[in-house]
Amino acid sequence: MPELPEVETLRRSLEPLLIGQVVERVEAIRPDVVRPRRRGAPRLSRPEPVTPRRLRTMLLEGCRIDRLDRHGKQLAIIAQHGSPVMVVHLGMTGQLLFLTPNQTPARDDHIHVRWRLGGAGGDAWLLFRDPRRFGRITPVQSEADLIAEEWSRLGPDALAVRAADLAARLAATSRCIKAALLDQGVVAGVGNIYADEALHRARLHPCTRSDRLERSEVLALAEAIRTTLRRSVRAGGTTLRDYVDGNGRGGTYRSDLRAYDRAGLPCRRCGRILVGSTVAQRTTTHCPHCQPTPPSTTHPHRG
DNA sequence: CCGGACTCCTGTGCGC
DNA sequence: TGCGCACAGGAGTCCG
Repeated sequence: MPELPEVETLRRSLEPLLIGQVVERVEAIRPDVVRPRRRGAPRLSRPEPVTPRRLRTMLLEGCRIDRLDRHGKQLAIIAQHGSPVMVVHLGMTGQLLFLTPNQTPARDDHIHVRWRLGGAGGDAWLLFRDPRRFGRITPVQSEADLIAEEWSRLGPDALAVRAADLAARLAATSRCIKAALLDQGVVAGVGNIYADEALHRARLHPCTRSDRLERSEVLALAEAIRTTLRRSVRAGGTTLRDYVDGNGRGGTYRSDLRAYDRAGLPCRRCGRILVGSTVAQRTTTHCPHCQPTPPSTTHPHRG
């Protein structure tokens, strides 16, 4: 759920609270949400066993937090030089929640990892909560590994994607444009909400073949992606049901949505009724007037 | 290699 | 009110 604007809002809300904090103790209540990436391992082999002590080290026990970085939907918690780096993927329902010493969480179910943070005035906590457990925490050895092994697999960050980069990547695939936008290797940070929003803003039908876009269309799309995401970040992201920032607060961009979740409602640009369908196995909404079907689409869409 | 389908989970909202 | 089903913001894996 959380897409780039929600993860960026989370990063901004947590960073001032976490910088300088020392992780005194880590409690991995459900260690299976921690998934080190295994390179070159046989696909069906079991994960390597990790001792509890080693696990806590990978989860920054004993480290002092330096800063929080983001690329696309991934959030990296970076401690002082020489420490491991923790990459958090929120999946559909993941949350990172910060609690001051006298705070209790709004809900205490589905909490999978707890970090006890040292500080004056008692202990603060950071919680990883995720009902559906599609979220993951991927520990990497260093900041260099974060860049080389995790973020190098991702496309450019969507908040600053350049038309030339987008054009090159879209030209390399015959998939429909919506499927391409959802592929984090093409551009990092766009999910189902902002794919529909950006395509509506750029007046592109979601089933347009990626490699058949005109130069001007890619230019409009890159612009639409940046503008949509920038505005959503300014609104603190989109809260549909679960998303909250590090302080438990939701975002307000939902009321600004033009396409997503508005099938059957009038287009805010032309007044025609928005059409719902399924594209790339995801619920999709577009305007039949502003986003007309192009001459060649990849596949007919259902709905 | 590529693209599409399936799968992993729990919670919610709807129709009957 | 209760039950069962469809569906949900993601993405890894498998198969044709």
